[in-house]
Amino acid sequence: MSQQRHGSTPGNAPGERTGAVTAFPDLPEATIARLPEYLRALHNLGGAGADTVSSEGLSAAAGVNSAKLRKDLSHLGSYGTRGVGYDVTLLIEQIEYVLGLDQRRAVCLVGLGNLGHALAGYDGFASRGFKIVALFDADASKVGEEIQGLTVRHIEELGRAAVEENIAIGVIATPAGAAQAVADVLVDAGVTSILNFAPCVLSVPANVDVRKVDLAIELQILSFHEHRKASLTALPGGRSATAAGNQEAVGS
Amino acid sequence: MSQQRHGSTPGNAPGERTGAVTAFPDLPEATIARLPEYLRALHNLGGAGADTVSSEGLSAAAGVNSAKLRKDLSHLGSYGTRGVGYDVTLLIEQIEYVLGLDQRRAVCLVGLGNLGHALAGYDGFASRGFKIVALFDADASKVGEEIQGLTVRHIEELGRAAVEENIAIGVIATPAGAAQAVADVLVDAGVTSILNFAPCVLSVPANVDVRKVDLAIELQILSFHEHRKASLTALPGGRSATAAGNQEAVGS
DNA sequence: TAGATTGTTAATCGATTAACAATC
DNA sequence: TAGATTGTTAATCGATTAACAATC
Repeated sequence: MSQQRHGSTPGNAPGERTGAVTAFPDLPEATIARLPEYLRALHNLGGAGADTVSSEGLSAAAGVNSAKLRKDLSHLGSYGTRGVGYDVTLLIEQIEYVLGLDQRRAVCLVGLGNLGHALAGYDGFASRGFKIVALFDADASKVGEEIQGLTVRHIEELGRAAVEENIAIGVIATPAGAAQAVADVLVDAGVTSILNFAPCVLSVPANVDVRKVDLAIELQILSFHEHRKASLTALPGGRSATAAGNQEAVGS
Repeated sequence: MSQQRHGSTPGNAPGERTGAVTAFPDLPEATIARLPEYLRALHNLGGAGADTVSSEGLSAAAGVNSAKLRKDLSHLGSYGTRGVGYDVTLLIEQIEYVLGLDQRRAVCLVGLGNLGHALAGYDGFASRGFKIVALFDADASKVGEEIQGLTVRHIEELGRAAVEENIAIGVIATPAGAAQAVADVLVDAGVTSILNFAPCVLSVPANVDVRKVDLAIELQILSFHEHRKASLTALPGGRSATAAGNQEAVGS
């Protein structure tokens, strides 16, 4: 994995969040990371006309085992019906509520190189309810460029704009050398969630959540497995193939 | 997280790999995912002139705690010197060996939409030793286009080309609807590692490793944390900030 | 020798999983 | 009632962490 931690890491004592009990469910990190996958599967099932789905059916669609799915959903409360399954619409609503997807969160993108350009136009964000509302770059030659209906602004405007436009999530797609400075500006502007595509560790206050996506690291992990498999097939007991899917997802 | 599993998942009995003991280290999945991060930190340190680094120093640069780093490195064998630290060059070599980065692995990219375009030109691949050697798309209007010195070929050529050019890793950046068919072709062509950017679960044989990167899922996970934090600050005991970094990385 | 730092141990924690009682 | 399927339990597994003995 290549995710940076939140909450339970040093600097965040257990139970520090609040003395009072809150209605907000305290979900295991692993569960949180799977909820979006369940949501996607549910949207597919709903679109295909299903009213109800069993843990077996939904878990297959999401690529996990059914016990894990039921355990995950049990953390949200009890929304299934024994002997029947889960109501698709109800479960979608519940997961969207927990993930906070019923609220619009303004996203800004910093760094409009190759990758930033693609992210600015990435359908998958819009189709799943996220809208990038502001673009920034340090390169004067990029400032003023129109991308997806937005004008690229100079990074010096980032701080003020992030406050004024109430940016909740900042996406960093700059080179590694610039990322920490951008993160600092975002944090100062009150942004508390950062998605970092730059290949570097960011240092942020404990209340700020950072997720990191490092595309090269993904390839390196696959390279390890290629190496491992090659070392096995080179041996007498080496195998070529067996059966069903074995996949790992980024995040954690 | 949103990684698909490998190895230890159903269909892969423990110890099935081989009856014989192999020299290849059997690393915990969590360790494997961190090795690339250590490697990046080591390259930075080496570039800055360091010959030697302590577990404290390296772990800080990689954003993990030092006990975890030492534990991870101990799986590779003993390459540190008590009282001194780790030899930077030696450790780089060792990690690169384990990750199989001393061998060139041909990578192909399928799907040249917005994201695929960016991936084709992504500096981070080349700078860390991966070279995309072939591009494919189903859209006739894209076929023939030159990107980064490569000509986009029609997806019907994928199978034959993947065999002939000995492709080891396939990157899927198609829409979700096309991804499984592409994966099937890759698998038939003998590709055993897939990096999937399409928002869907792929079904592949047990010997094929799939890692999934879902950019929207990352935002949804951040959205959860935004929602959680908002529900806390709305309470009497709500806090605004505390201290040092809390980050999570995509991947296992 | 004294100081520093690794490699390992053992305790703890969180996540996974199979099994099944509860219940529709 | 009989069949189906959830929600929960408890066992297991893997990962994290602090502490420290080994050793440079």
